[in-house]
Amino acid sequence: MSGASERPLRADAARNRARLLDVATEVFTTRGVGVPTEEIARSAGVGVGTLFRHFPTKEALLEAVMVRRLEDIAARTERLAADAAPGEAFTACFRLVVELSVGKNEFARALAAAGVDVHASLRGPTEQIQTRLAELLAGAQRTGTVRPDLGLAEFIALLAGTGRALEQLGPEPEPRERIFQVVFDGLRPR
Amino acid sequence: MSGASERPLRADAARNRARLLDVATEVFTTRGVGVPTEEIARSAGVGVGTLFRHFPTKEALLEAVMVRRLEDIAARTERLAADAAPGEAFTACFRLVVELSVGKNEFARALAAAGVDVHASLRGPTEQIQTRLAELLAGAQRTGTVRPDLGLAEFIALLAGTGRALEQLGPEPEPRERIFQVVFDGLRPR
Amino acid sequence: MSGASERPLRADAARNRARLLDVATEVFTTRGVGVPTEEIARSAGVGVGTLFRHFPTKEALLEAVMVRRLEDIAARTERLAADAAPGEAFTACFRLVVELSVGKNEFARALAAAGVDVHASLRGPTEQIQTRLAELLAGAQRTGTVRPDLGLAEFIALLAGTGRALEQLGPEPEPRERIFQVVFDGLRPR
Amino acid sequence: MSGASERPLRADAARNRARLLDVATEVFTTRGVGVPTEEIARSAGVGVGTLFRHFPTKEALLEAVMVRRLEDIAARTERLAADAAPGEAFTACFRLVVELSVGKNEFARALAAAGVDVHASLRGPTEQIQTRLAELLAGAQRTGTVRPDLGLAEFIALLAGTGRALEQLGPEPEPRERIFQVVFDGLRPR
DNA sequence: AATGAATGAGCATTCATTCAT
DNA sequence: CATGAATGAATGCTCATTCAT
Repeated sequence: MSGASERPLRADAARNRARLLDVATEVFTTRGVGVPTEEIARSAGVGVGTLFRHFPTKEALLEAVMVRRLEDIAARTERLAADAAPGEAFTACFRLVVELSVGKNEFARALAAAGVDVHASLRGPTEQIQTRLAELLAGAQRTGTVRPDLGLAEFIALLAGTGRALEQLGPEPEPRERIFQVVFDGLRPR
Repeated sequence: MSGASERPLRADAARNRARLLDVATEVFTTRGVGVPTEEIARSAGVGVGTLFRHFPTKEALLEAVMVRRLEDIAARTERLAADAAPGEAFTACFRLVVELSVGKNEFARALAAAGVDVHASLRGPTEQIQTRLAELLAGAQRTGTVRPDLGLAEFIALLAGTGRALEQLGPEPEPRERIFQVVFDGLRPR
Repeated sequence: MSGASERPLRADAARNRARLLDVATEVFTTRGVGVPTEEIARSAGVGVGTLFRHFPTKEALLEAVMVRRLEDIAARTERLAADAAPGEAFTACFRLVVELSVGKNEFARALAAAGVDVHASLRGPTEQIQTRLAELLAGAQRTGTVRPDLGLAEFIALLAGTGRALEQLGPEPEPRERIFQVVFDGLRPR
Repeated sequence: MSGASERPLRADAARNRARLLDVATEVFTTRGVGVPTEEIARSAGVGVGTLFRHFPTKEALLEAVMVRRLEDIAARTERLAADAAPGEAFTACFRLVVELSVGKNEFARALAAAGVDVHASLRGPTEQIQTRLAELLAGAQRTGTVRPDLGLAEFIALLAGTGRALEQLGPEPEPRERIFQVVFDGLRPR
């Protein structure tokens, strides 16, 4: 499920790694990827050396943050899809993915800028999510909840776009809800 | 209605300034704001000194790029709104603003990170656009083209979100068009 | 009486810091404050990064150099004043301060140009020295070694001036000594 | 429109040159030699190009400022020496040279840092002044106003030092006068 | 001749990464 | 293993000087 078989990792090392990931997630999301590694290390209560022992590169840290996020999304999506009727599942997952994606774009781009096969470790969770989303979409289209002409790519684009729209809004729930209403209405078969 | 009385600016200086803006727009949009000033200058065929003569700060360059974009959007929106019936005008402007906004977010954020009254020069065009959008929205709601419960803030958020969705997609027109269809359908009164 | 509780500072870090201060003192004194930081770092056998780790700003380095000088002067003055009779003490301290002040003006000015509360860290040692000098002056005036109409400000101005006179001269001792004779003679009560 | 002569142009150029020298003197004295050439030009009401037409180098401008100062000192010294009795002349010239030297050190050093035979154009006026000072010193020593063991070099060093002492002081006349008293008393034979 | 735009070497400073402690 | 000092390439910006207008 999660990782495969790395060294058992001593208890404190594991704790450090987790703390670093937490802090990095928070910091990258709220202040962007430009924050110095040293500051991330300090916020996590460790030295830079420790950070670089766990993540050989800043980019690797970025990647690890994304992987964890994607895995989280994948797991939750899975669970949700298992627990709900197809129509319900679609909107529930849509909301879930959107909410969890907010702030992701910022460093998805940073990762992409690094070039080649960075995606290596992202590919797994990404495909997992996409597969799940494809199933959801197909189910929703079969049951007539979603217009049949919508492809997977557009579905995903809409997820990203909806997330972006929410970022633009403040924290009050009504406007956010209205965005969802517009999108869900628009998704219904004519 | 744009600017009033800047320096006359020698012919070659004006050309350099324009080239710098063009190059910066292109480069910031495609590769992000991290691109070195020196490279922008070189791409524009001038020395760094020239860049800094025209824009005293990298941030000032960023700002100038945004201002030009916003002014362009404002002008085009104005023209479009004048030439079309309210219903038509709404969708036409929506499409226009979305297409012209693609890639803008990236450095809007960079600018925002700079702090205080950066917005000074952006405020004018921004308010102009918002006013126009507010009128468009009101008109479309009056003629029954758009659901009446949608506020200006949500409208703008949807513009941003739709732009983001398009960024996610490739250049083929059909998927892009489908995004617009979903949003426009969703915007219609129940 | 010097510092109280700075970080323990690792052995090599302390050595680097000291070397940087030594080199900077030498270089600022002989070649002025315009010398590039990079060169100072290289002369001290460290990278620029190390220099900036110890002194976050070139100006901070300047300040640290001055502080060390002033503290040195303060300490030596103190010792001298404790070990000598009032009359002796005055001339001895005068000579001492003058000799140690040579070359100081150059970057005192550079520091002053930086603005507001630069003096923060200089104020302590400066006031210490001034207090000591005030006592010396008072003592010498009480014992009739120095004309009673001389204020502290003029005393200090004379110290600076005598230092400047010595700078003008070569290293041969006789002319330098004659400068002292003129000043000391001039300082005696009519 | 010209026709007859190049005189008007020369007058113009001469005025520019004079203005530049005035502004440069003021600016170098009060704010140091680090002030950008462009600012000097602007303050003088001309473009940078004009500045560099008159003075091919910033250093050349510095030199010209110094030359003018030295020539002024030389001329005034000459006049003073001719108009006064030897004893009077000495102190009068001493005061004069000191007052006119204030602020000179700052860029004398900058010039010296440039290296080679920069002094070329300074040598003339410098020697002129030194000759005059030598005569003054000799006269004062002959008439018993000044201790006979003082050499020319020490005399000059004292001039520089006294200037430095005055720089340290504020503008109130009494403390400044006291400095002169100390020096003059010190200069008297035993 | 005057102007000021253009140039680019030079400088202070930052930050990802390495390595001695 | 953790630490944080050291490193140095890279970046934004300045300013003396040149050159087209």
